[in-house]
Amino acid sequence: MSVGFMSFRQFILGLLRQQPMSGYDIKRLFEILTWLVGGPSLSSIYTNLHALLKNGLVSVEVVRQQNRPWRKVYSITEAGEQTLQESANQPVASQVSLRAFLMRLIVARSFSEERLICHLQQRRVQVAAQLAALKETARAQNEKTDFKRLALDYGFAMGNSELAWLDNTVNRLSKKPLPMEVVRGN
Amino acid sequence: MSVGFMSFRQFILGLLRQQPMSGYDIKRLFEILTWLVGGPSLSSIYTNLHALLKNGLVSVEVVRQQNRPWRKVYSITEAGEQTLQESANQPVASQVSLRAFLMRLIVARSFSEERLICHLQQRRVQVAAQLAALKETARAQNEKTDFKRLALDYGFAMGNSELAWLDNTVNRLSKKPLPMEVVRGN
DNA sequence: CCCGCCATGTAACACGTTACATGATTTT
DNA sequence: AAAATCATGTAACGTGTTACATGGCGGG
Repeated sequence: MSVGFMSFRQFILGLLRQQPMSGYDIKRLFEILTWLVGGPSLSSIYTNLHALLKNGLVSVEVVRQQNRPWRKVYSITEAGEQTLQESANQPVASQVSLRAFLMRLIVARSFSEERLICHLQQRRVQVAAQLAALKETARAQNEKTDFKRLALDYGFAMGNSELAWLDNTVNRLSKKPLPMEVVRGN
Repeated sequence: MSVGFMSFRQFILGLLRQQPMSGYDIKRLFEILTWLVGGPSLSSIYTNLHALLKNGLVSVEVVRQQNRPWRKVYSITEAGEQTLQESANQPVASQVSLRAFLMRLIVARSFSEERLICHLQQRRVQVAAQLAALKETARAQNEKTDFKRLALDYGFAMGNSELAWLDNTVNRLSKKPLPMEVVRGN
C-alpha cells in the first residue's frame, strides 16, 4: 500500500541525506523496523535507487572493498536536497499510518530539532483523536461478542503506549514540560 | 504494499465471514484502525468485492433502504469459507508486519479461541525476537547522535507495550472467558 | 439550493512483490 | 565442496491509489 505523501522512494532519499549508503545497507536498516512497519523488498530498494539516480536526486560511487564484493554507494545531490525539503514541508495528512509517521520521524530528525518536535506533537494530536474515536466506537457497540472487540482493545493498548511515548519524548527533547491538555486515555 | 499471505482481499473475505456487509460498511470498519495499519481506499474495497464475487467466494444481495440509497450486501459462500480456511491454516511468516498481524488476529478470532491464542503466542515470539534484535542493534551503535536512535527508541516502546498486551491477553483468554473490559486508558 | 453524507463504480497509473539471474567471498 | 552472506540487477505480475463519474437523500 502506498502512503501517498511519503513513499519509500522519498524515505530512501531521506536516509541518504543523513549518510551515503548502498542498497544493501538500506535493506538492513529497514530490517530493524520490519515488524512495525514492514519494509520494501530488496528489489524495490534497488529500483527506487535507480529511479532517484535517473532523476538526478542522488549520485553513485562504486566502492571496491577488500575481502568483499564491490558496492555502489549513493549520495544525495543538491536537487535531491531541494526535493526532500519540499516534501518534508508539506503538511501531514489527517489520517497517517504508523509506517508513514515513523518514516517522517526519521527524516524530520535530520532537518532540525524544532521540526522533529513539531512532528511528534502533530502525531500526538492525531493519536489522541483516534483513541477518542475508538472509545466512541467501543461504547456504541458494547455487545460482548463483537468481533471487533479484540482489535479495539489492541488499538487502545498501542495508542495509549504511543501517546505516553510521544509525551515522554517531546518532554525530553524540549527539556521543559509543555502544557498539554489533549484528550487522553480512558 | 502487499502483505503477501494476507492481502486485503483475504481480510475482506474474513470480515464477511463474520457478518454480511456492504463495501461502505467495510470502509468504516477500516477507519477505526487507519492510524495503526492504514487502510485500502474505497475504490480498492469495491474492486476486491467484485473480484471475490467473480470468483464465487461471496454472493450479493441488493437491499433497498428507506430514506437512504440502496446498498449491496455481500455474504461469504461455501467456496469462500473453504478458501479462507486454507489461507488461515498457512503458517505465519517469520517477518510479519503489525498490519498483517492485526488482520490475521481479527480473522483468527472467528474460527476458534484456540487458533486465536495460538496466533497471539506466535506473535509474541516474533515480537520478542525483534526486540532482542533491536537491543543488539542499539548496543552495536551506541553513538548518541545516530539518526536511527529515535526509531529504535520508538521500536522499544511499542514492542514492549505489545509484548505486555499479548501476555495479558493470552492470559485473560486462556484463564476464564469473563467479560473483558475494553477501555484501559491512562 | 447547495453541501455533505451515503453509496457505488471505472480506468489510468504508481508502486511493490515474486521469481529469476548473476557473481564474489567467507564460513562450515 | 557446499552453504551462507554480501551485493546487484531485470521483468512479469499483482495490488492499491488517484482521478473521474454517477446519483439518492437530508439539513442548513
